[in-house]
Amino acid sequence: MGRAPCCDKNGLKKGPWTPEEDQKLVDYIQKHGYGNWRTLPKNAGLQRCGKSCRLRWTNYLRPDIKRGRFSFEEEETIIQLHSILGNKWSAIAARLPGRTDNEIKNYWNTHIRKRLLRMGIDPVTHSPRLDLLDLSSILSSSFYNSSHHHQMNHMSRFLGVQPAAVMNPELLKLATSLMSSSNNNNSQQRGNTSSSTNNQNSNTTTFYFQNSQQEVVDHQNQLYNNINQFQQQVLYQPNQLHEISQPGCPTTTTSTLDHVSCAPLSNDELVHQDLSNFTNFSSPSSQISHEWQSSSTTTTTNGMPSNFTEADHYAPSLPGYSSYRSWVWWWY
DNA sequence: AACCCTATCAACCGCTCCCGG
DNA sequence: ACCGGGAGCGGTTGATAGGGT
Repeated sequence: MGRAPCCDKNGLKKGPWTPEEDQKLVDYIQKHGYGNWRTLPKNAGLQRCGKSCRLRWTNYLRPDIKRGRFSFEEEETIIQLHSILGNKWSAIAARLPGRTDNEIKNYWNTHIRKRLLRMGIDPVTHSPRLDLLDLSSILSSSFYNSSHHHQMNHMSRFLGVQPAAVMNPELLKLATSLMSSSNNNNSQQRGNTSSSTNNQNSNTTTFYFQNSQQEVVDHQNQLYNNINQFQQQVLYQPNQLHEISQPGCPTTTTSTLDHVSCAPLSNDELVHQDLSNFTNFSSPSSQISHEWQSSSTTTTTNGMPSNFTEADHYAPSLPGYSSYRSWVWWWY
């Protein structure tokens, strides 16, 4: 068992902070700084544990905290950072000046996560929820009629999004287009070029019944390919194709749908090649690029620049450079 | 007006990490 | 190498506000 919580000690207050307590904490930190959280409450005359004081200060009383609604840009940044960092709220907060990890975590759980789910996007993987596209539900659609309701359901299954998402005109248009191309492909695969029916749903369903298991598997793969294509073309375009860069990152960048590149700093190309050995970032859809800092930066005891985070990479002994910073590009 | 339900977010809890002895 | 304590992190809780019936 772990240690007893520090706030369990007799006489220590819990719960919401009063304005008087806030003032005591602010006054003390302004005078003495916030070195030792364990001794701070006693010295500041607070009946609180150090942990509670630290939390109150870092999440609420710190002067550089930005309050108010998250901007669109901040929200986009959170989503992008979350897609590569996961629930590393402190790492995400480190890239959003004035925002705390707690605030970002709350905002994620109450707003962004729900919004992604509504869009049919898995908030963990940031991909369309393929679990919604199961063969059994497609097979059961053999009894589809061509009513609007069933078409919507079918499209939503096809795209791996929730039915409501298909109400979006843009998604609806794309769903129709992708399903159409998928069914055309099926017809061509079967050599059935004369089949140009309006009932695409029954085309797809009939296909499963009329063909061999291998052909069904191929067709499933085709569907998944279409979904990937859908991902690349719409879900993450254009607003979600971005770089994640550190402040001051030297960027001469070009980006297209399936390719993102970054031009290295002039005369650093050779070093750039060497540096590839230092990277071990393994996100399948990401790529590491690097920035070199020729000037000294504040360093921690092990020599790593103190403003680096765990998401950064560090090469301790690069000839001619005191440090370098890496950043991640990714694409979908 | 009273009640219920949901959303929000500050604060807590338990755990891990890190560092010094 | 091991241990203990402090700091920090991420998950969760619970009080409260606000909207709906």
